[in-house]
Amino acid sequence: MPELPEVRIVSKFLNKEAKGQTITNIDVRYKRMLPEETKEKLIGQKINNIKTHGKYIIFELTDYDLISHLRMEGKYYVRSNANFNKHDHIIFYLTDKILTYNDVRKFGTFDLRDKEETFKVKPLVKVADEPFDIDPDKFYEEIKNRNVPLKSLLLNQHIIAGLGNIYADEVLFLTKLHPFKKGNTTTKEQAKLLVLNSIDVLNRAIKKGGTTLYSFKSDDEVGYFALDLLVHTRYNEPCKKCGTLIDKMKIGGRTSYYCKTCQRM
DNA sequence: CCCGTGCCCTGGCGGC
DNA sequence: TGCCGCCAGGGCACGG
Repeated sequence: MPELPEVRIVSKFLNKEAKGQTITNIDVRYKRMLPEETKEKLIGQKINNIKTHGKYIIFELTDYDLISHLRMEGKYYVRSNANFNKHDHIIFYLTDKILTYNDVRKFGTFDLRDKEETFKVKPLVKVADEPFDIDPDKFYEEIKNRNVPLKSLLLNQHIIAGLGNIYADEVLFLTKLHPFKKGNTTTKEQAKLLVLNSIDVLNRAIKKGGTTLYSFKSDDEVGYFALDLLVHTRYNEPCKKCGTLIDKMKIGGRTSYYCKTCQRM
C-alpha cells in the first residue's frame, strides 16, 4: 500500500510521463470512480504539473486541481497500446500516450477542485503537514490529550500526513514505544522523537525508492519498494534488536506488529 | 469534540 | 477440486 515515499515516486513518474500533455478524452470504465460531469470538465485540460501532499497526488490542470488517492492498490500505467487490464478503471487519453488508472480493490478516489478551493475543502482541508514540515511541539499538542493509541494517531492524516500501516509500525519500533500506548501518556520528548523517526523512516524509504525507481516491466509501471522492515509483517520472527518474537495486535482495525520487549507502554 | 464501528472492494488463502 | 468464509486496508460517515 503506497505511503508517502511511494506516492512521491508515482508523482515523479507522472511528471515524467504526463506533464505538459493535454487530456483529449477519458474512458471511465468504473462509473462510481469519476462522475460524468467531472469527466467533461477534465477533457481539454492540460496537465501543467503533478505534486503531492501526504498520500495525495495533485494534478495541476489548466483550470482545476485533480486530487488522486491510491488507497491500497491504485497504480498508474502508461499503456503503449490498447492492451488494457481488467482492473484499468479510468483511461486517460493524452496528447501522445495513454495513461491508465488501475486499482484491484477500487478503493482509490478522484476529486476535482477549483484551484483556490483545493486546500479549503475536503479531502485536503484537514490534512496535516508532512513530518518534514510539522512542528514537533504542535504535534505534541495534538496528541497529548488524546486517549487513543499512538498507532492510530500516527495513521491519522489530520494529525500527521504520510504514514501508513507499514511505516507507522517502523516508526513506533524505532521510538521504542508500544503501538497501544495512548497519546495522553506520551511525553513531549517522546512526541518529538516520533516526528524525528517519521522523517528518518520516510527519508530512507524515499532514498531506497530512488535507487529502485523505474524498475519498469513491459509496460511503463512504477515499481513499489520496501525498506528492510524491522517489525511490520514479521510476526513470530525474532526482533532484530533483542531476539524476542515479534507480536501483533489489532488496533483500530489495523494489524500492528511490535516487539513487546523493546517497545514500552 | 471525542472515539469506536462499519463500509467500500476483490484476490488470496485456509478449512472442509 | 471446489466452494465458502474471512481477511487485508485508508478514509470517512455515522452513532453513542
